[in-house]
Amino acid sequence: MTSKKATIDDIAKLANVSKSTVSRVLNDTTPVHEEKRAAVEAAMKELNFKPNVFARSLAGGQSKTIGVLSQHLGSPFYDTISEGIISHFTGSGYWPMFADSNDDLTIADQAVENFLDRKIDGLIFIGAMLSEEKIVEINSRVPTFIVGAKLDSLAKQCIGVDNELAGYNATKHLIELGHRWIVHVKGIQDHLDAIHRFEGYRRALTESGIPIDPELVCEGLFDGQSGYDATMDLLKKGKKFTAVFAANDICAMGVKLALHRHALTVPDDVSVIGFDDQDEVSFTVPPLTTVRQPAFEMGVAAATAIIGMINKKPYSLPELPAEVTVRESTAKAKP
Amino acid sequence: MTSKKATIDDIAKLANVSKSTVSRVLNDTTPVHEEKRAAVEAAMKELNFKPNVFARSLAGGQSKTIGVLSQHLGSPFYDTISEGIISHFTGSGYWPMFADSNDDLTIADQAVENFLDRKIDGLIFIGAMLSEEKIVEINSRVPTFIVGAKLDSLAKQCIGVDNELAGYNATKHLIELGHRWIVHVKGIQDHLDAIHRFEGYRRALTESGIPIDPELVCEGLFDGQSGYDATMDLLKKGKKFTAVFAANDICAMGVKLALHRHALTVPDDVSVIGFDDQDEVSFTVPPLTTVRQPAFEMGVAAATAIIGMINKKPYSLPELPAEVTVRESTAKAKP
DNA sequence: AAACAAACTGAAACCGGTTTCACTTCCCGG
DNA sequence: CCGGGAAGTGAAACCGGTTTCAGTTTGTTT
Repeated sequence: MTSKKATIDDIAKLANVSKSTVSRVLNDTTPVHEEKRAAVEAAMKELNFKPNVFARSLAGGQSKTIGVLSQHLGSPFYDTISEGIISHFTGSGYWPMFADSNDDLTIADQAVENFLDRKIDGLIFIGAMLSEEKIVEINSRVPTFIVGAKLDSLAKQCIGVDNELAGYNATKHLIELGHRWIVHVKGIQDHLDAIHRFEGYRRALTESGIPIDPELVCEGLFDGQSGYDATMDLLKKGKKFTAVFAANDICAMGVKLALHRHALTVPDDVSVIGFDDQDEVSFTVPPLTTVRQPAFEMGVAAATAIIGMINKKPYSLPELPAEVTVRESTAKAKP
Repeated sequence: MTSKKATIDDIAKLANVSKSTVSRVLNDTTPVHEEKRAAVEAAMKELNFKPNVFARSLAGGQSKTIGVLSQHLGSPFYDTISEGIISHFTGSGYWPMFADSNDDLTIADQAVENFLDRKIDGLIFIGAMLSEEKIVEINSRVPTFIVGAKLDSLAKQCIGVDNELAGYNATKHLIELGHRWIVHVKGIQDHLDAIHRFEGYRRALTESGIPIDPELVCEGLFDGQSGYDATMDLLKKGKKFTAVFAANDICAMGVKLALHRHALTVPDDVSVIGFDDQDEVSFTVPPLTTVRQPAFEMGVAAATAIIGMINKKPYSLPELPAEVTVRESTAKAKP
């Protein structure tokens, strides 16, 4: 039975102070006498007062809105990050506003401008699609946080796994099982994560004294089809390999299907490891060994951090390691 | 080099009219002399004027914001709908604001209140988690559209596939292949989609004169684990069946894994059909036969419709059939 | 005890639009 | 040629907050 929305004037009248004072207790900008503060707070409670976001923002205050620019909604990994972000904002007073750049630079630029027009209090990038300088510049205009990527110049405002190390561990897992002919199906060419995972692959092989065979390194696009095509190609050429490290899970599924087409069994004939640990892969046949990224937790951490930045409170970033989750798609290499 | 944001006063000055007139051409509320209208439009172009959303909304105009309440972000089906929505709003002047009820009624209620506080111009539900009366009531306060569900009382404001028919077709597909012992793993108990798919299953069997065996109807939760558990149960009991209709794709994957555990082959021993056609399933081993829902298109249609509703312009809803996509997880029943 | 900084406070201007109101023109039928 | 409704317009009030400005109290310093 909320007759009408209470305004700051209603509160002022009820608490017997001026609206200026109400505004002060609302924003904690200037000391207010304890007695009046209490009266105001009581009045706010009684009338169930919620300040009008628009009036507030118009007058120069916070908009309580956070822009979230996802590199590509529809990717399960990024989506899970979004879920983490949303879950943390729920009930925090802040609201996320999403945009999807769909891997397109122009759209990303435009989305940022739109966000700025809407006076967002903070901006979260899911994946860093813009150049580092550009992001630094944006950060000078509005508090910015990046999740799912690491920028050197904004190290305290990023959270993401160490993809090089994760790629290294994934490859190492295969090497320890005795594999020497290990394929890597890469992710999208210029994608930083893809590059780092590949570097990890190279380091693991090199450290173990296994030469890198360029023919075993395939181009890919982080999707099922490219994993499928790359594997089919290799198989048709009769190229020898006993294990595959795919740049992400869906790509690994493509790899597995291609192997199946050639009557090869996973993991008896060929071991396959993916990356991300999206929900579905624990139910593939056989369940996929993969590198788990704590996506949800990353989202929560990002949301926590941006609120900290906005209010100039200290915040801490958790350590979020990417761990190899061993299931049934990898096994000892046959002697 | 946009020195500062242009305001309506700047436009008024430049066009040599009052700000009232500028507002009029902006909103097309009152006739304005052609000459002045042109002058105003020229001035707006010259100064690259974009009205301040907050001032506008505060003064009672549109907020150009659409609330989108998803029943469960993180579900690939709903996510694809979101993508469709976002893609259509991009560049339309409207902006979507997302919330995730996470299948929780209280959160959903709260999210709606928050949306209303933020003066959204329209509201889109992805999946109908609230009761029909509740949604009708909300619709009386703000234009509302539902995607992924059908409400009788708001038929022109819903888009979604006919789940009963889709469930019927899925089951029919199995029957036509000669199957008579067909399992159905249901979705979440009170979920309308789940109920309708089950009804379709029943109708198909009944029409074909196949009695419904309650033991072949399993409870499920739209997830992989419940598909897995249900199948394991059946197998342990030694219950005879040659085909499974799972309420969605991930559930079907759980079913397949359980069959694999018992050394049963899909589709030679058991046929499996899923629902949704999420991206991954065309790369499972073997690729999954499923019912395709045109999720992206549904999102686009919803976004189009809500803008039409807000501006009281007529809009039309496309016909979006759910089609059985036959791949390799279903085959003729052995005689 | 005088002097001055810090704590508190309310009135009023301001943010950038929309809308009401009052008023002037213009056009048309009778 | 007159009356009346429609077209067209600007001034000013209003939306609900924040912030500046100008004081008034109070508490410390010398």
